[in-house]
Parts: sequence; C-alpha cells; structure tokens
Amino acid sequence: MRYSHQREVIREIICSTKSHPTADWVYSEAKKKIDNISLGTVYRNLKTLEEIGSIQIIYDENLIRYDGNTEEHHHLKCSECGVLIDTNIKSNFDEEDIVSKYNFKPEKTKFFIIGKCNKHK
Amino acid sequence: MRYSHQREVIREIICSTKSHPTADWVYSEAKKKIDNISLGTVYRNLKTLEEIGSIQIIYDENLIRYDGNTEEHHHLKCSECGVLIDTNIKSNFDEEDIVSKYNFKPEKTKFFIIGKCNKHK
DNA sequence: TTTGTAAATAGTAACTATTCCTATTTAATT
DNA sequence: AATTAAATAGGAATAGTTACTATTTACAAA
Repeated sequence: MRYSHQREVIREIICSTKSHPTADWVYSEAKKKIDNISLGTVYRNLKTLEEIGSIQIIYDENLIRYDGNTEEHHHLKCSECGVLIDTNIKSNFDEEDIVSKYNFKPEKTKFFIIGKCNKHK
Repeated sequence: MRYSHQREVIREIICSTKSHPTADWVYSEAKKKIDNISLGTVYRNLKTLEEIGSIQIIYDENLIRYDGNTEEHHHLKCSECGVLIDTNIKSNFDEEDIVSKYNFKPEKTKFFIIGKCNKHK
C-alpha cells in the first residue's frame, strides 16, 4: 500500500487517545493538522486502517467509534456519561457447552459491561 | 397510554419471530396487515414498545434490531450469515474486581459471541 | 532528474436510516 | 353525539456514511 500523509495523521490521532473517538472527532482533529483534509478521506482511511489491523472498530450502540488498542479486549460503558473504559477482563464461558447446546463454534467475543463510572455513582 | 391498532400489530410481529428483525422488515410485515401504515409510525412504536419494556433493542454492529424476548439474555452471532441466536448463557465476571480495579459499578451486560453457526462451520 | 502511472485525495453529490412536522384521524370520555 | 388529546399518514428534514470524479501525489523506471 502506498504511503499517505493523511492516513498517518489519522492513525496517529487514534493511537494517541484512549477516548474511542468517532469519525467526526477524528475529522476535526485531523483538520488541525491538514486544514483541507476531506471527510471522505477520513472514512476511507478508518476503513483501511481497520482492515490492515492498525485500529479496531467499536460498535457502541448506534455509534461507531475507533480504538487504537488492537488487542482483543472488552469495555465498561457508563450509562450516565457514555464513557468507554478499556479492560483486560477475560470473558469466560463454557465453550463446549455452546458447541453442543447451540451447535455453534465460537471464534471471538464482544463484551460490554454497562454501569456507573467513578464520576457517576 | 391510548390503545393503537398499529402498535398492537407491530408488537405482535416482533413477538412472533425469533429473527431479531430490523425496523424495515417490521415495516414490510406490518404493511401486509395495514396497507397504509407509515414508516414513522413503525419507528415511533418500536421506540415506545422498547420504553415500556415490551420489546428489546439490539445493537448488532451498525444494525438496529428488535427482540420480543425481554429477559436479559445474550446472543451468538454467525460471522458468515449474520444470524443472531438467543442463549441463556450467564456472563460471569468478577464484579468485585471490576469495582476495585476500574472503580466502576456494573449494572448489566451485553455479550456477543461471534463464530460459526451450524450452517457455516 | 524527469516522466509515466496508478493510487490517494478534495470536494461534492448521493444514499440510507431515522427523526421531525403537520394536517387528519381515532380512541376514549362526557 | 360532541369533545379532546393522542396517534397516525405522508412527506420533509437530518445525520452519518459512501460514492463519484477531476486533480494531486507517491514512487518506480528511464
């Protein structure tokens, strides 16, 4: 893949925050560095970066957010303010049970724990 | 709340399927029974039914789907065909650990296991 | 170093899902 | 039957995302 300054700026923005930003926020940050960057370029590169595994996409209810942490990990979500918090909790379920009971072969998990963050308890 | 024939039809459609349909599918089913029902009416009533607890909303990646099963439950999702399967698996994590480690008070969980269903293994 | 090229971009139009608006209809009460 | 406020139909508006195209750019080869 050919080098692109825009793509590097976008990658840098996502990888230097833990805020799990939306495309729109990435766009407004990117404009601070490349004033005529196009929103289409942001969307295209978010897709590309996700495909090559440089970033992760998070479907947070009806919001699409991006995460520079590419390890498989789960999130805590505050029901009050919406903040997403990275965790290293392990999702433990009985894989054999799922295989036999539902005739389903698990590959990965997406786990949200919804509750109150330290600011909202 | 005042009775509405449209709302009852919509509730019946969702509660008589396990397919976790989208608003659009509900709309096309509803039209078979009320030919001039409006898409706005479908959306409004889906929202209302969810608020009064008659149905559940499922955020399936970038798709919004509805579920007549109002128990807290988790889903298996086939990475091949996208089918959602209801489960009664329990999400077990160490609540105390989350409280102390992340200073976060869990309330509920949303758990997806992604993998291959019986048709796609 | 220039030149050729295909990939990537900027800017804009198009598209899709959802919500909003308003005149009309309807459920429920009197 | 008359009243009234809630709900609806139909369509306009909005938001988020993708598609299109002329121009620019990375980079390889001469």
